[in-house]
Amino acid sequence: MIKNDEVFRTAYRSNLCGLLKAEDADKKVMLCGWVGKRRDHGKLIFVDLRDFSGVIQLVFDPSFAKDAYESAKEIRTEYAIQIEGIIKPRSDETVNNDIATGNIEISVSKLVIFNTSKTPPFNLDDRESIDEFTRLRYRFIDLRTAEMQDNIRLKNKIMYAARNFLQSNGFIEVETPILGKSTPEGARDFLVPSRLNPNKFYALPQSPQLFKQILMFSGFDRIFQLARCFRDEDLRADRQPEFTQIDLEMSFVRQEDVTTLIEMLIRDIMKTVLDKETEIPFKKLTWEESMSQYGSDKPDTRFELKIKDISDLFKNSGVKIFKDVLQSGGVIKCLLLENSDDFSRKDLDQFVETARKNGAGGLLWIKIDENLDFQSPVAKFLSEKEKSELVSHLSLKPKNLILIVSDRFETACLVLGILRNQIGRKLKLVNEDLFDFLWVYDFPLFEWDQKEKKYKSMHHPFTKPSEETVKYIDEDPLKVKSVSYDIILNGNELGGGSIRINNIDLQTRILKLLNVDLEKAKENFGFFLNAMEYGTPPHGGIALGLDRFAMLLGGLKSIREVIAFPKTQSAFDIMTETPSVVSAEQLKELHIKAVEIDPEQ
RNA sequence: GGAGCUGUCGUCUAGCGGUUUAGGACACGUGCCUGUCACGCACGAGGUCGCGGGUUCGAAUCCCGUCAGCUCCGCCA
Repeated sequence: MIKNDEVFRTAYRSNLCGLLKAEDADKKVMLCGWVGKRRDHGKLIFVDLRDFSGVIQLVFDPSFAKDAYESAKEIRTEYAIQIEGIIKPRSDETVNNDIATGNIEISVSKLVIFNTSKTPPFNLDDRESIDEFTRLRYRFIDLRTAEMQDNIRLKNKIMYAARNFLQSNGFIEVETPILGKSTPEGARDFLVPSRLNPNKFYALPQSPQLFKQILMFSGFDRIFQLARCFRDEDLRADRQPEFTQIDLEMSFVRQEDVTTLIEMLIRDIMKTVLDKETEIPFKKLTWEESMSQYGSDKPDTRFELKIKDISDLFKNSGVKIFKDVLQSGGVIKCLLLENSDDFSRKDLDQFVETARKNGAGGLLWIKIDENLDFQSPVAKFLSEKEKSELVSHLSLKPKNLILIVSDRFETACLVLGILRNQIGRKLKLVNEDLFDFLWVYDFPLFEWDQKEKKYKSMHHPFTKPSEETVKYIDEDPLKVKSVSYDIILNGNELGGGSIRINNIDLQTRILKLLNVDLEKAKENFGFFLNAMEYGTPPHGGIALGLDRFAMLLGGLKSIREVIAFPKTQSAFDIMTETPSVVSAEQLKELHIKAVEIDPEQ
């Protein structure tokens, strides 16, 4: 991290605590920081002084400086202090190899207490064991811990590397409105009432999407933002209502131009932040490959264990469920596991349960014994031919275990994908030290929304259909593929982007298909459709989730660990107690009337 | 909207129907201590057992509700 403390020299201090070296012995220094532990030996007091750079041991000795020693009796944990003193090498038997500055200490000649501190609500050295609620309530203390300092600084390094890389690749940073217009489709908006425009509302941006595109229309060629985005949806460990994207847009580009640039950006970030080499180009999977082989559109490819299709082996099967599924256009898919001893009967029951919970009718398992005989609830229904074909097709060996799901393509893949991840974790197939980047591309342009009975954009409504499949747009929209791409890191969706539509006719057709009322569309984002009629270049872009990226690079479990002031699962900030009620005057000025909450609701 | 887990001094926790006046450790306070670095020693203070209701002779403990935190499903173009 910080190698040179020169820039940190101020009227109050000459050096940083963590950077002091034995070579500087006998030098006089002024240091500032917080009191860690104080160890009072009666006639000798040791104090750990901490700033963001590290810790140094202070020694207060009455025979060296009486006044400083007397005041040192007063100081307590987390007092903010300043000291003057001499750097001393420690004698061999008192060296502490556990800290970076353990071979030296400061003989203190003068102590100034900037500010006392209440007893801190928890021990800063023991952050891991403290309840997150307490840490969030006292976030200002939590942020003092080495862990949070590291996390926030790690994220800063990514931001710095990204800005640096993008600037030197011709991108400029352009701000776009935070007070924007409610967007078509997508997540719920956070609304902001307008005092000057009664009964009208701004929306906080879910992303700067339309502005990014318009800046392309306007000829800026390449722009980026570290964009704050706001979505009023339920939270998860990797989802906050406000988050940051490394968001960029480029003109006159095709898919490969964007993905290649992102590969270089990521390689650069990995090198700057973690000093790790990253091989490019990244692996690529089409959406269909990803779904059928890994049962997910964000597969964890750190371990193999692919899903296999065995539909063909059961074309003429006497097993009723297989026959029925195949007849109705479904598939039979399986996971082949090396050693059935890894799984108890209870595990198998659990697998069946998981399959049912996720929409499959069930799950069949087959254990292969020493003689390549089948042990399974379905064994007696399988013909000898089917058994031998299974053995040869899957190259079955004794002790193998097969988990079979026969269902609709999506359901079978989804269920086996979930099991694949569970089993990967259980058998520790995942190499946790790996950073495994992967592109998933060739997504369907639309998906069918079962609840609302209409087509929905899989990415967003401005995504360009692929040239090869755009012809299906009227006869079979679900066959249309989009020019879009997701970047996956260790089974997490790190980001996604697309080449955008730059033709008003096509854009209008897509909106029609999405059942967007054209009048309403014009009301909502007519400015955008209008702009599209004035010479729009081919363009595209991508957004990477900065918080997620930082979380993954830091090996952390939640993005709250890389956000200085995050919100809880109910979108509440415990420290500031936000959101909160506002005064009647404020509401009146905004022409808003609060409605009593019905306790029955 | 739904499912699961959790809630006991400041913090981490023990206790899970009656030896409880709720125990311990750390932190905190007072005193002692010249080489500690998880300093040590002695003494001390500190608890609406998340909240409300119920069962019971008796509830931190069992039941119901509720609130909060976390994880997940739905949701997140």
